[in-house]
Amino acid sequence: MDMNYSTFAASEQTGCPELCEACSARTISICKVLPHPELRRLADCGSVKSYAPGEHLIREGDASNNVFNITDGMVMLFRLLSDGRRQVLGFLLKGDFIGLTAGAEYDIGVLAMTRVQVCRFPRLPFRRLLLETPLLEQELLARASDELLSARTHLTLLGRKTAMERVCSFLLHLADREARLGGAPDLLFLPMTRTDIADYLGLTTETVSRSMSFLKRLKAVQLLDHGAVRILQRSQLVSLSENI
Amino acid sequence: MDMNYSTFAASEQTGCPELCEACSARTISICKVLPHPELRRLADCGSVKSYAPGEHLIREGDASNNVFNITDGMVMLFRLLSDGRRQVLGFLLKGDFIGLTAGAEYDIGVLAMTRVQVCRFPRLPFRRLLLETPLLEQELLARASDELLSARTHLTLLGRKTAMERVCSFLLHLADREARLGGAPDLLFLPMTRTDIADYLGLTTETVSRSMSFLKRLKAVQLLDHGAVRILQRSQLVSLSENI
DNA sequence: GCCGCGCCATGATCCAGGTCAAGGCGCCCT
DNA sequence: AGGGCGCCTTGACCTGGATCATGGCGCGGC
Repeated sequence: MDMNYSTFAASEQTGCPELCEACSARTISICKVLPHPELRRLADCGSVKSYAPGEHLIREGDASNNVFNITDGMVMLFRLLSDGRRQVLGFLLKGDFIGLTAGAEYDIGVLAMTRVQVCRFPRLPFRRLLLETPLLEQELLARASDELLSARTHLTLLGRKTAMERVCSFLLHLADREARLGGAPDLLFLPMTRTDIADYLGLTTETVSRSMSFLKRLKAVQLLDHGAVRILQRSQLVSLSENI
Repeated sequence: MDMNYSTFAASEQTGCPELCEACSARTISICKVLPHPELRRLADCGSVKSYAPGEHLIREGDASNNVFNITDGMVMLFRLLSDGRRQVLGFLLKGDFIGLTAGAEYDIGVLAMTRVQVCRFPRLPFRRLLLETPLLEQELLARASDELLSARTHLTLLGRKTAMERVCSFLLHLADREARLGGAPDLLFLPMTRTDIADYLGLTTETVSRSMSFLKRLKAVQLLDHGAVRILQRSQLVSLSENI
């Protein structure tokens, strides 16, 4: 499907060959909405960069000089309160953008969970391209909408669900995303720690751990090595998640 | 400042005369970014509608046929879980858009808190105009970014703050918005009930009530008739809010 | 004017989930 | 191979906020 572009990408070392592939991994693909010349211009203004697990892509308060597109790995978005309490806002994967919606400074921190590769665009050329490419702008508006939708679902989880419901919703959310990306929807790799999950769900490590153990006792999930989880009975998770 | 447009508005009964005024109430104004011909086209495809307090503008699941711009009053956005638990997502005022980011169906409910007047745009012409007006699209992307930012702040509040911190953050948030809209920043009218506030803050009515009483005892606020609140010691609220 | 209803406040009690503490397991480093 | 460290799990106990119960106040209807 992306043959023309692949050819171009192969000959373009300073650009971002992974961009197109990464984007096509998403349901709404940039490749599908952008004609090749625009896509080429987009790739031309980007450069590849990679990060080790635990490395910060962005610290809250940094000048927002770049827009990132993840081409491989998983990152975590988070906010800190001044006393160190942390709220994890989400986990992003291949194809997702970071920093689209920032003002002059990034308002969140971004941390690599795995080895991460990104395509990095300087903000100014990116914005210029945006103004000249309504289709790209429309696509990014659609992605901002997706993010808003997911933030609202997350809000409902934090404001109104019990610990058990939160954990089940979390597992189902990961499974759904895995399925959308074309992976096995019942086998989840969790590169984040229990503490990261707790900070995402507004709970403590102990509560997350107890909830997982409970699901294990129910034989609804199986806990594998390296934090991986196999979902054995999706229906049971659904009924425990008060899904919306 | 908007004299030219006002003249036009007065002669245009089927359009949306309040649009420009409403938008200019926001920090980033549509009037400032849109040349008059585009603004006129926007107004031309809209129609005025008004709602009584307690009336639904949108029910979750409705076909998303319209985009709304609030020209007067306050609305509440919310989500319901299947057992009736409710999460209030926000309170919107004059100048705010509703339904920009919806898919085929609205994913949230919208309820009028006061008498509300809106300018309603059928989605299709609105989208068509959008594609032809990059400046408008850019403005809407900026607004989606604002919404995302505020959703993230709300997430942090729900996931990691105590009841007292939530209530203080809420009051300060309203005060800041009031100040930005040009009102008195220490006098808040709260058209929503304690239950609405509780559902916004992830608490119960009783806890909200107790927290307010505590602030009253501290002489940090004064509770007036009709749910109005006067902020007496902003600094005290700030120190109790663990503000981010 | 009085009644009823919705909203708010506040006291008494309860409990989900937080806190504190201890131990296990895997992995890296020397 | 052994020791230390980070992460996870589990148990015991505690507490912030939920739940339950009661009463007051304001307002609209008759």
